[in-house]
Amino acid sequence: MKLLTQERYQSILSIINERNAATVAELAQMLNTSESTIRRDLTALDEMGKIKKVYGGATSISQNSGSFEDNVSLREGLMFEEKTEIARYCASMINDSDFVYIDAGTTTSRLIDFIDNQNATYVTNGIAHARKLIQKGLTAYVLGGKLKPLTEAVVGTEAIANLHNLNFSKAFMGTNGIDLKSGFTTPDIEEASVKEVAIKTSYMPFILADHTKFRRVFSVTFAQLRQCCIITDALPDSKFSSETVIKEVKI
Amino acid sequence: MKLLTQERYQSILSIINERNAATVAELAQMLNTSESTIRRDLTALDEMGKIKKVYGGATSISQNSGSFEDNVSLREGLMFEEKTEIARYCASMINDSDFVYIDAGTTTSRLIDFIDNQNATYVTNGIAHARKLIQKGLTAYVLGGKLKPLTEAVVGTEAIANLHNLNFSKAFMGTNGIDLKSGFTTPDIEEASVKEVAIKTSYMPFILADHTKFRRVFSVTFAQLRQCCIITDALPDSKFSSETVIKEVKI
DNA sequence: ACATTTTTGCTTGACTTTGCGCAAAACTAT
DNA sequence: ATAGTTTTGCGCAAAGTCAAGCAAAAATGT
Repeated sequence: MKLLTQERYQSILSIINERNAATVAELAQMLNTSESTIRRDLTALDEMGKIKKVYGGATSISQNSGSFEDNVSLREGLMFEEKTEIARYCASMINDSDFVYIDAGTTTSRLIDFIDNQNATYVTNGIAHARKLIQKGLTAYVLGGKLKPLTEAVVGTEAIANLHNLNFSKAFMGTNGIDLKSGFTTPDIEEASVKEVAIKTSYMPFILADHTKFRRVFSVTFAQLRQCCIITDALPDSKFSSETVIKEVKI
Repeated sequence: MKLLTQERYQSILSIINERNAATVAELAQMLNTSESTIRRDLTALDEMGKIKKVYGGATSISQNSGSFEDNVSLREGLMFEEKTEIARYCASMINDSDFVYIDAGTTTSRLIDFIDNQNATYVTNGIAHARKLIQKGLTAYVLGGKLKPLTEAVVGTEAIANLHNLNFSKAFMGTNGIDLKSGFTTPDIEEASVKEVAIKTSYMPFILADHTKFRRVFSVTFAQLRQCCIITDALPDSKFSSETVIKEVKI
């Protein structure tokens, strides 16, 4: 069997990407060619930026990055740019000595990436959120209570009891649906209860929502429109602005 | 089989991150190479800031980098097999309808890997522990309160208040030192307070400790010997058995 | 079919990595 | 402290790896 140069490049690439690394000797044997050829190939692929040449062989280009992250973050792909801009804007609103509640959920998770105020205090009911907060060196508290599988959010009566003593200056909440009549809605009744109390105990509650959330209704309402300011990327209907304060973030 | 330098780095990193520490000898044997090479690798990874080199081996960077704990956390890595057996035994003690408290810490983290009883209820003050529990599909609660940086444990008055209403049937606790006179000790006063209350509210509190923990004393005592049963791999001194119930797990 | 260009494989000298021995340094226990 | 053990860093020789040069083989163009 004879391989074209391009085919060999492809083979080398797939081997290295699949296994993350390979030695010159391995590749030479696998592709049934000399080590000199493999070296030349690796040099070429390295110059193309397709792999990283190292002493003894080569590794895939993204060797050291990523690997271990929450399954929560895997779901963050949708509306990534929009959520990022909303998050960036919200983070800029946090001032010294603010007492901030951060709701569990993917949109608010993004928010934490942009927070840099070390002088505020943060409370969350999201396990992943709590970890992110302390890994950024921020003062973080977590609500106690039952853990909901999948979303890794703390819910239940204990969480609500925990919330009752707290008086947040700002709260950043996620939502599944925003509707003129039904208000802010979410499919899970336990999460809704926690959201409801968190909003009531906050001086300034904000809802972080990209434009796809509007005109959607889920089973449980946790707040009416007028109770929260909405931070969004685009408003599909001006009727909403007569009901509450809305900030449109430009992308 | 020949390993690329980068692959060896990756292996070392994953081993150290998984068990928090490893000795030069262990790594040399596991990776089938000489101790000299491992030392050179550890020096390189240390300079890259990926791990922390300590006398005898290396520890993961995220762990208790605080002052006097370095040697202890290396020991924790050293005693990997022993801790695994202790954890396996403890997991087998959990029965249906048990109400179980799991202390934060590396020893108890291992315990969760072996838990399979879906009919018990679990409470923990460790953020990482909480995630592990729900990812195994178990019913899990987390204490609320302030998050301690680095160890990701929930501590403080809120955590203690949360504990007061709970009556655990079993509690699995870690410790840094076990001593005839000073009892069970740990270097952190906030974590000690939480441990103390958790033990008091438990019907059967267990201490998971490999044999290196004996005859060591740290700054804060959180319980006396007679308050807890000890699960260990080897008892260095029979005097301890006159003070409390001790189960020796065979390796 | 023939000359030209490209690719391949091998050799060589330079360079890197590895494993071992040993003296110095670090840790432990008394 | 002091003696004993373990670990460490360094030099060095052996083994492994590399890029460059060169000639044979293969592909290409006329």
